[in-house]
Amino acid sequence: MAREARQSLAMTDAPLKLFNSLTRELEPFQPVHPGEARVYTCGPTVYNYPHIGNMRAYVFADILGRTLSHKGLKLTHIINITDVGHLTDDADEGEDKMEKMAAEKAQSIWDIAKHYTKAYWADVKALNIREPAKWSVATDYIDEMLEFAKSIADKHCYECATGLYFDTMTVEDYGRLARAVTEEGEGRIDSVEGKRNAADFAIWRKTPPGEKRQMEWDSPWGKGAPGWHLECSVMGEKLLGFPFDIHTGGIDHREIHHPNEIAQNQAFCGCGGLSEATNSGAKIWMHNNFLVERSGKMSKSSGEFLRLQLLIDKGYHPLAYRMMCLQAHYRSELEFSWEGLEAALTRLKRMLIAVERLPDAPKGGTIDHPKFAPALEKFETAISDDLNTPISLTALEDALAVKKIDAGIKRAVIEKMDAVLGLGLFDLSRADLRIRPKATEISEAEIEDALARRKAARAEKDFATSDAIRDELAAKGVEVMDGDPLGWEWKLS
RNA sequence: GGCCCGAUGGCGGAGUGGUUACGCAGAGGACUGCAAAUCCUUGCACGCCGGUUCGAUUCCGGCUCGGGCCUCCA
Repeated sequence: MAREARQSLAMTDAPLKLFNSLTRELEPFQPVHPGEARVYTCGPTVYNYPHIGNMRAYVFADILGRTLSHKGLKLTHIINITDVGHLTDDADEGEDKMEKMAAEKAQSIWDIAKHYTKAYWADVKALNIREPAKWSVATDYIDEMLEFAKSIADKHCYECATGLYFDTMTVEDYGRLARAVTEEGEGRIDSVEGKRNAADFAIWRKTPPGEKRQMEWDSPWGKGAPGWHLECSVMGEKLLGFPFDIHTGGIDHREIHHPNEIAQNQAFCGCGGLSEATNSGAKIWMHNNFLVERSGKMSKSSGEFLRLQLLIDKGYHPLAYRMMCLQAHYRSELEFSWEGLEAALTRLKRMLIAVERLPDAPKGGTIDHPKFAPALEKFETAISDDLNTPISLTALEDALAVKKIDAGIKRAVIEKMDAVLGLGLFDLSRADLRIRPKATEISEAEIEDALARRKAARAEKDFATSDAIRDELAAKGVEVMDGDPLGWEWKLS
């Protein structure tokens, strides 16, 4: 008992502090429901493949979720899938992204959604991102969206030719999350005809007369589709209840999507008598910064963009990208480069080697050993300090470097840390990292054959021949490694 | 034009009012027939100008440069 108490104390005594975009301050995490954490993450609009920058948001949300679990909280995590309503233009003009892509590909919008949702899930899995409690799909919540809209329509909305609009002047302190929404600031957005304020946004978009959309529903305001911001308010409220603990998303959402969501939530809470009108739905709003790429914007409109599959095709294990993300703080911009990815891959490989060197040890051992106390404390302090993964990684490496220690204890410590970082150090072997680049010409059999011939030559001390074979292999991108401690004889470079 | 953010060694990236993480690359060593891989050790930095301070990379102001958003993005 005493020992258990001490151990659990050691792992949980650092109070979790998180940066709240709403206050722009670090705040201690205090669950709305004791012992629980309810988190909503803005998920993808499934009109195209996710690029690796998109995926940084989910790696971040995953680290947050894992940390909350690590702190002993019962986590309910929701990630939505947007399959309707997201326009190509946040100023309420332009087309629905889904409709547009469906038209371009000459496919049904539902097929488009299905295809890109699956692609997204594949990336999620490849990056060791834990499944949320639920993937909530926007079109499954149309009825609820209509109910929500009806409840706030009288007091906060007005109808014009193109749809039902939310009047941002009807809620207190609109745009406080963005801290930048002013009338002047909106000056370059061409106002939709009939909008009262530039910042007003669509709750319901009417299908233009004489047109038929692939996705449209009846509503008190005519046939049409919900506005993009509505879905997150509705699914957050339905699945987690207002207020829930944390709402996450990319930093771009801090400017428009989330302020609008907050405005809707305020209206809903005010109209429903749930709470004061300033209720923003979630207590803490968290935003991850962008992955940036030197040669251009990480932009989908630029045509070519970096997908996880491209990294894999080039021979990089997807978890190298996760490592790359973890090496930077989620609130910092992160610079992408192939060199950087290579560095992350090497780091991951060396960690795996250290783990593979651990003799088989039973799971579930104690972590209570003075040799690991500094690393554990460093880890706990770092991850509790607004999810400082760069330092947490060094704590993990500190633990891996502890010498002359029982393997079971070490294993338990590493498992504890990896449960948060999610690198899958015990599920992954170094051989898994050896991914064949798509462009590789040489076959496995050819490599094995060359290696066998070289081995024979070396046995006869015919080094001229063995070196020649090595050079041949090197010319084909195969690097030979003789004394590799774990018996890895070659790698593709 | 409006709003916001950043500037740390070759690259990436933490952090701090006084001894400046870490990873990758580099260097040296061990190992190796030689390399590679692995392991050990290790050199290298806080944009510029002022101010506050005993002391600033860290706080404040200005400047320069870079970036983001206001147009699709996580």
